[in-house]
Amino acid sequence: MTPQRLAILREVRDAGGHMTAGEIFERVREKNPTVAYGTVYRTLHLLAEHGAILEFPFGDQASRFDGRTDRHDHVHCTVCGRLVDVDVPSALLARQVAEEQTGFSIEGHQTIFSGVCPGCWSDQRKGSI
Amino acid sequence: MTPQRLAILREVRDAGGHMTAGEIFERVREKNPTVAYGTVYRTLHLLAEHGAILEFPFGDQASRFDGRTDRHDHVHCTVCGRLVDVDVPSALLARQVAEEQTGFSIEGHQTIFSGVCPGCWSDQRKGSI
DNA sequence: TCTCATCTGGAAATCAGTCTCATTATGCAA
DNA sequence: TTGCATAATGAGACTGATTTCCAGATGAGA
Repeated sequence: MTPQRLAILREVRDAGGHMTAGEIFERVREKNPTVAYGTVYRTLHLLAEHGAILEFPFGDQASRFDGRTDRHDHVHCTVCGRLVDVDVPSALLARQVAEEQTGFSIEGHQTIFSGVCPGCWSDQRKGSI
Repeated sequence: MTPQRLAILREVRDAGGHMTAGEIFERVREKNPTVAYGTVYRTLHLLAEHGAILEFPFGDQASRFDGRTDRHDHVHCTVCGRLVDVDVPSALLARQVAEEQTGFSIEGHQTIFSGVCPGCWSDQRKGSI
C-alpha cells in the first residue's frame, strides 16, 4: 500500500460514493499534484479487485466507483444525473428467476432505476406552470 | 424516414438484438457502402428516442442496441461476453420499493445479471480437470 | 425555378480508458 | 553502505467509442 494508493482509497471513501474516475483524479490531484491519470486507474481497478471499493460501469458516461462495498442498487435521475443508493431485497428472488430462465451461473447483478428525483420533479412542475 | 434510417432500423430489427453500434455499422455498410459512422450513430439515437429500438449502455464496452422494445432484463456472461434476454417479473415490485426509498418518480429500470453461461461453465470444468 | 430546412458523408475532435517505458522507490542480501 | 532485483509511478502516447463540424445533396413548398 503506497501513499498514492492510500490517497486514492481515502478520496473514494470520503467522497461518499458514485464518483467517476475523472472526478477522483481531480480530487486526488488537488492534494498530490503529481499523480498520473494512469496511476489512478491502475489503483482503482486494483482496489476494486481486492474488494476495497466497488466499480460499476455506468452507461454512456464514465464508470463510477463507490466506497460502499456491500451489494446495492442505484437510482439515476435522468434530468440532473444524480445517482442515489437504494436497497431492493426482492432482487435476490430475481436472481433465481434469471438462473432458471437462462441456465447461467449468476454471480451478481446490478439494477439501475431511472427516473426523476424529487428536486428535478418540483423544478419541472414550476417550469410547466 | 430516409433510406439510410430505414436500412439501419431494419438491420437492428433483423439481427435480433444486442448489437453494438460498430456491428450495426458493419452490417449496414455491407449493403450501403457509403453510409458514414456518424449517420449510424445519429440514426440509432434518433430511433431510440422515438422508441423504435432500445439503447442500453453496456459497461466498459460499447452501447448495445436492441430491436426488442418491450421492457426486459439481461444476463451477461463474464467469460465470453454473451448477452441473453431474461424476463424477471418480480422486478416490478422492486420498482415500488425504490420509489418509496428514494422519493424518485421511477420511469424504468434495467437489471444486468452477471455470471457464467452454460457453455463457458462446462469449458471451465474441462479446463480444470 | 428558387429558397429554406433537413439530412448525409467524411473527417476531425473528444473523451474514457489502457499501455508503454524510463525513472524512482523499496526491500534485501552481501 | 553498496549493489541488485522487483514493484510502483509519472508522463504521455495510443486505442476505441462516440460526437461534432461542415460542405454538399436532397426534397418540399412558394
